[in-house]
Order: sequence, then C-alpha cells, then structure tokens
Amino acid sequence: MGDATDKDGFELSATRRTLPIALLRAREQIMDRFRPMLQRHGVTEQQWRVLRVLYEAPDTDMGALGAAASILGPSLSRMTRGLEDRGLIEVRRDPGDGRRARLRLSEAGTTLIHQVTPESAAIYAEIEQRVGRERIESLLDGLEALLRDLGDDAQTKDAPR
Amino acid sequence: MGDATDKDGFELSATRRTLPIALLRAREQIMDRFRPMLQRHGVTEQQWRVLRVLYEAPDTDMGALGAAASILGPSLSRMTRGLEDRGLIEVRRDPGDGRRARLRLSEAGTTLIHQVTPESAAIYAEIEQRVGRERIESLLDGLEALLRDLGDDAQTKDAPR
DNA sequence: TCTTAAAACTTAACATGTTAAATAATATCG
DNA sequence: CGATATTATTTAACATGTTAAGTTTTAAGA
Repeated sequence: MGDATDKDGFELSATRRTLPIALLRAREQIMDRFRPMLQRHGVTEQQWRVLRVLYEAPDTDMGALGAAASILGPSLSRMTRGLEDRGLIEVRRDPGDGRRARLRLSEAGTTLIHQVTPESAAIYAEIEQRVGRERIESLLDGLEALLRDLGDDAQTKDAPR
Repeated sequence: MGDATDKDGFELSATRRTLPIALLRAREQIMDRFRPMLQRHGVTEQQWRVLRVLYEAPDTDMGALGAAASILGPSLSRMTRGLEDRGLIEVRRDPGDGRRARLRLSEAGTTLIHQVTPESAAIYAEIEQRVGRERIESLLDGLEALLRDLGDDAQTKDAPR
C-alpha cells in the first residue's frame, strides 16, 4: 500500500521527530528513575511537587501552588484534600479573602521533605552524570526559550496589545 | 511581611531549573495548542497517537502499538475497546498466536486521519515558526541523546541480576 | 507429554489530567 | 446600596497514568 513517501505534507513515519513525542519520551525516561523512590516514601510525583513548593513557599493559595507545581485546579483540589487527611499539609481559609485557601506544610510534611530530598538529589545527580551537565544545561536553555516563545501572550498572532 | 514576596522571588524559587519540570511545562505549552483542535474532532491526544500509529503500521499488536505510541498496556486496553466501539479501529485475534491482538484502522478511522492531519501539520508549522526550526532541531537532538544515555540497559549500575 | 515458566493481554484499584459547570466570596459600577 | 461581573475554588464526569494481580496462550524443560 505504498510507503506514503510523497512529500505532500501528508506522510507520517512512526519514528517521526516531533516535539510532543520527544518531550513525552524524555520525561518518561526521567521519571521512571524517580518514581520507585517516591513510591517507597508513599507519595506520587505530583504530590511530591506540591509538597516541595509548599516547603519553599509557605502560605500559598491554590492558584499560586498550582502554577508553581504545574497542576490544574481540579487535580489540586483533590490532592490537597488527600494530603490534608494524611496530615502532610494544613489548609485554612484566608482571613482576608474568604475565597482563597492558605496552605502550608505540617511537621510531618516537613519531615518527609527532609527524608526524600537527599534521595531525589542523588537520583538527579546520577542522571546528570549519565547525560552530562552540558547537555542538560543546553536542554534547559532550549526549553526555557521555547516557553518564552510559546507562552504568555504569544497567542496574539501579530497584534501585541 | 505584607507582600514581602515580589512576584519574581516567589516564582523563581518554586520553579527550579530541573529537567522533570522543564519537560513537563514545555509539553504542556505545546499540547495546549493541539488539544482544542483535537477536541473539535472528538479525539484525545492519546487516541490521536494510537490512530496515527495504526495508520502508519497496520496490523500491529498491542505491544508494538503501545511502544510506538508511548502508552502503557492497561491504558491501551481501555482505549482500544472504546475506539473499537466507536468504529474507528478493528480488532481481531492473531490467528498464529492466540495471545496476540491484531489492530488496524477502519474506514472511518482512515477518514478521520485524513481530516485531522492537515490541521495538525498547520499547528506544528506555527509552533515551528514561533520557536524557530533551528531551536527545535537542537532540542530534538538533545532529547534524542538524552534517551540514548538514559534508556536501554543504562540501569545496570552495580547490581546486575 | 506433562509440568512449569514466560509472554501478551486484561482487570482492578487508585491517582491525576482535562473540560465544563457550579459555588461562594469579593470587586465593580450605575 | 444593590445588581452584576469577576475571582478563587470546588464538583462532576470522563479519559488516561501507574502498579499489582489475574487470565489465557504459547514456549521450554525434564
């Protein structure tokens, strides 16, 4: 049935070099190295992101937390309830603005951070050793630039307000 | 305190320069541009990946399909049942090996591919225009190298079984 | 050949992603 | 001040990610 090699922009190859797939695979490979360790500590990758953000920025609200941890509101609502039930975080209402929530790490949450952080750093160090710091820096630069070029108000095609 | 944390300090502290976060954010930004279009056509990002792989490689089994589309077995089992119910793919038993499934696109699935592909290409072209082909190529090279350095048998550190 | 191990899926259970809609509190405007 | 819009969060519904365990079929070994 033909190999669809016509270059009419309609052909696809299974091993196509595209950003969506390449980014997905790279992240899978990376996270496969962290997940077993996180699982031993009883937290998921996303829960770990949330806890870390709260460790660095106490008393944030859902919006800022979600933005910092790259987690959408609905997911965050579910997650924080679970984390609160497990005693890892504390949630209260913002006294100044009744819509807003104020979240912070509990003692247990802080202890968990202290336990996991060294292991996490060790795994990252091994990745760095395998991949090479220069390549990682180069990748981070490229990804940062990509975010700049795509994000923000980049949807305005040619009319910056 | 008041607003002691200016927007900058907070964002930077919570958003460390690490591969897991950078890869996640980059993929989010990219996919945010594809998802609305896919939704108009009634398919998710993952379903689209599955259909595309089947378009390029007819008569693949679950294992090869999952590997090519980067989707784990359990997800694939659920998805393919749904896609079959919707008439987009056809599934049968491998006559030579009763464990294996044989999947292929249906007529309707092929039609959908023909409809979506040009729009997908257009979106990718606009991304390419914004980000620049050179930066994209550079990123793809780096990501490919990262997969090489991390993947395969790279886990054999000191404890081979 | 009979037993056992391996392979290929599939189910199950829980967690998160994604979109739309609902809720509650605050801000805005006439 | 009161109607309305906006903001922050939550709920709901469906789809996928992830791990563990189960099922069926094939391959290997004694």
